[in-house]
Amino acid sequence: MPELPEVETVKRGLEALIIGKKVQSVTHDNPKSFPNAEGDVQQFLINARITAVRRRAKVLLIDLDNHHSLMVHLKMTGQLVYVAEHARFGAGHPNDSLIHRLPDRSTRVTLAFNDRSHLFFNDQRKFGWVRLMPTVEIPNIDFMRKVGPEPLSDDFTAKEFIQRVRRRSGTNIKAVLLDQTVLAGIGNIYADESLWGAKIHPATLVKNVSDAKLKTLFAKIREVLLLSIEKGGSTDRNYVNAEGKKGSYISFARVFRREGKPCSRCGTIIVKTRVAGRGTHLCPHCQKLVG
DNA sequence: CACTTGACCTGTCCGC
DNA sequence: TGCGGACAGGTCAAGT
Repeated sequence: MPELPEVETVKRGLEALIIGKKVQSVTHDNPKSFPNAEGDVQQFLINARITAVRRRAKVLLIDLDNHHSLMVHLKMTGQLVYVAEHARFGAGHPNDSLIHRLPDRSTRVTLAFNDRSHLFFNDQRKFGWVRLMPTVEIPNIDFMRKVGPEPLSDDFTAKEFIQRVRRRSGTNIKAVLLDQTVLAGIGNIYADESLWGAKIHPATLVKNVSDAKLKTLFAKIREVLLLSIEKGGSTDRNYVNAEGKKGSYISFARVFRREGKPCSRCGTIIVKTRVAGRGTHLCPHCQKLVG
């Protein structure tokens, strides 16, 4: 569920919360959640200071002042939640708030900072991970070399989007949107939402989608992502931002998790089906399958 | 090579 | 109430 807007929201939150802080200790409960932790942590994480927080695709990058960085992928159920010492016991948070319960059994990695605040990496399903590596090596890892352009980047044009999508002419358009090597950051929610916006059936093969439709799709992708960032992302189940708070995009969604409800454009009942191996939501009237 | 499916995990929900 | 099975969906490996 964390897709581009959710990861961007976490990134902005962390930027305001952890830059300048010094790491005092690190614990982790699951080797897969932090694969290379053993030797490197002592050498490159303890006593390092955080200098920047970045995002590329759905990956968060936390830069340290020693030429190393933490990479974090939240996958489906990952959370990065910052808890200040005073927030835990002070006023301003309901007692059942997430931050009062951390760490909990989903906590995989805990960073303690020198001011007694903490950053918790929680991940119920253990698909996500944290890695530590030299900052200059990040662009060389497989994922970074293969990942496509950022949809919201100014120099990524509709023309380039269409060119990249067209290389996959025999595939359904939803699978192509989900392919991180075509463009970065789209997942199941925003694939469904932007295809509804462009009135394209998710199962339509790329070769049966016109250039005009693809151009509209590109615009809708940007529109949907920007709206979601503005709303703090989508909380379907697990997702929370760096302060442990939920996003509200879901209440603005037009098709995602709206099966059985009327389409806001034409009133036809939204259906849920399966495309590209994923639960897929669409309006059968607005999004006709062609070809 | 192009494309699709299954595995990785755990918690929740649904039907019997 | 208990229990098996489907489902959730990001990414990569394995399969067609």
